[in-house]
Amino acid sequence: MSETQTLHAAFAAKIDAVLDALEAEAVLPAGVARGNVAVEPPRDPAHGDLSTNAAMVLAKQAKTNPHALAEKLVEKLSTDPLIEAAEIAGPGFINLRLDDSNWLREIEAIAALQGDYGRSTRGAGRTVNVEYVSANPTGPMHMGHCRGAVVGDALAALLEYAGHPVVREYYVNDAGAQVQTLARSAHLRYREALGEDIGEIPEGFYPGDYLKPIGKALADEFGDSYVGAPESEWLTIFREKSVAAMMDMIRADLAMLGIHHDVFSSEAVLQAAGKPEAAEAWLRSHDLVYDGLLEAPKGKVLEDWEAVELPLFRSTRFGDDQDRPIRKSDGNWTYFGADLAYHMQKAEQADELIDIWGADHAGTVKRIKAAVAALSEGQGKPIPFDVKLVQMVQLLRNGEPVKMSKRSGNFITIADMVEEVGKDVVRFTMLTRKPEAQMDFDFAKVVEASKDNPVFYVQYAHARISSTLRKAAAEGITPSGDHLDLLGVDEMSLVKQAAQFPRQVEAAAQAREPHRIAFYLYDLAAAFHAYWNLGNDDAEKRIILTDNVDLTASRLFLAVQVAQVIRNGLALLGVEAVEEL
RNA sequence: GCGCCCGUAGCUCAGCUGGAUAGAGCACGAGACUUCUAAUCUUGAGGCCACAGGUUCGAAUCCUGUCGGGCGCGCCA
Repeated sequence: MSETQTLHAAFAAKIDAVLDALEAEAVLPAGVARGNVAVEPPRDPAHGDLSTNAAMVLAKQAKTNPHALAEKLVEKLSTDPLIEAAEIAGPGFINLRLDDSNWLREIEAIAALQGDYGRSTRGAGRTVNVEYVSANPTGPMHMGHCRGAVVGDALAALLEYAGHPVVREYYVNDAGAQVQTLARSAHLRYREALGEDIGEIPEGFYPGDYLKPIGKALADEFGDSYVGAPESEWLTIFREKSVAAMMDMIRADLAMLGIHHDVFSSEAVLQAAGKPEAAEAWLRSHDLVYDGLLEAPKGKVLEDWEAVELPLFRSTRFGDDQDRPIRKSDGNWTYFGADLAYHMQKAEQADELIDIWGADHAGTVKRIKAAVAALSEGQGKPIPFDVKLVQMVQLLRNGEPVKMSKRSGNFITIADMVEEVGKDVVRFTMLTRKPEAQMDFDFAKVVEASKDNPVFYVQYAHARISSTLRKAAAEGITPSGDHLDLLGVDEMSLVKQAAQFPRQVEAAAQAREPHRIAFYLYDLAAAFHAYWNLGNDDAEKRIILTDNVDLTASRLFLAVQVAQVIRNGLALLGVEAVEEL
């Protein structure tokens, strides 16, 4: 067994073994379906450390009632020396209270594994490709990209920690009309850099000042040779140069958030390699692409609608409202046509795919899922594919919406945000809400130093531990695990909270919900703050007792492990733990 | 009109894929600093889990419908 088997998993295995035994005794039918058997900590700690619904779920199959079956289970579980008590409760729950030795060993496990405590092999080496951000390379990263970027990055880290090789990927849309507009806008700035008065930036061009340095660089490189030249001579080169510059800028913005991708896939390269043609050919050979008339969009009245014959993908076969064109009437690929080929390419290199999209792209989920489902059939293996939609963030300042106008490029960039409130605040705040719910981000509130602000609350717990260790060191006491048996019931409840971490990681990874880690850390911090304050009422419960070195060393040892778990959790969120506030 | 997401305490939100008496924070009431950081803790009050049906031992959670809010809906990206 791997060294990271969790306490929780170990007891789940014990219960499984008992069910095996009951099968052997024909109390349960052979091969009984156990899919719904759950082993988890009860909500109410008074009910014990672990609880299972096995008797309730299996009673019908065993042709008996839950209580009778529970008695058989309890009988066997009670003989385990690591189980202090097994009791039947409520409609047939079995509550287990674990022997304290389990928890003491868990403290030692944290100490031994350190940064790897909570890491698991559950992912079984299955490679997951996580595509996130993928903002168009036409300007700096702004707020609209931020949440998806943070959620995608935390999810990638979480999956990695749970045993998946992870590819962090960014799809660069460098082949469409928008990057042509970028090139033309850069050409304006190029002429400006050469001294021409270009006046107001016309409609249909990107107005932002961020293109000025690009214009300057182009002027430095090419002189005035493209000033009066026809577009055909400079469009491609200007496009490539400005996209490259935009991507440098985007990478720098992402780096401010601590985000780094492994792979940047270019749409232009994908097309040059003929990937969309290959996808089309395969789909046509399976009757999944046909030439047909594109229907007018439903529910909208369009006077100028003209049905045109186009190559259409049969996404209706997979639940979409209508079949979707993969090429435009000028023969070029639609965004969808190229994206389809792109997903095919990703699927060749990974076992599972996850896309993180903004909620404004929700309308295209069905067609891309349809496409991957179709490709799945072609590959002869299912390609698990998940699109996570990240809802909008509303920016506020003291409760007032922050105004943004796209015109004149006056929007809040990620760089602005990070400079104002800091990377850790941005990341943690974005992860304290489930991604599919809308959220407000109030610049004033997120920097508040109070328990209303989870970032500080968790950081404060870590800082308090650091400060305690400094104080103890000054008293000449260092943490030691030699006398952990001196620890009492208050310490046990803190350990129990810390020991939930591996299970939380697994559950969060399985559900693809990194925000669960943030909420868990808040709870762990609360448990520590509560433990700390016991010393306010009872001086004997203070961590540092200069007249009891062994107990103090043991409490410090525990505190060190709690800090370790906080660090491990924060690391998954990409937030740094601090030594002091 | 259609699709997707959301609706839980006065406010902001959790709720571990169907479990036991639905939980936190803010705000409100009452308490705890000669201290290892009171940036914290303890405690009280506060609920038709939007509404109506259904599924089953059991529903905030799953299904159907209604209402309310958000996002989206051309060969754009």
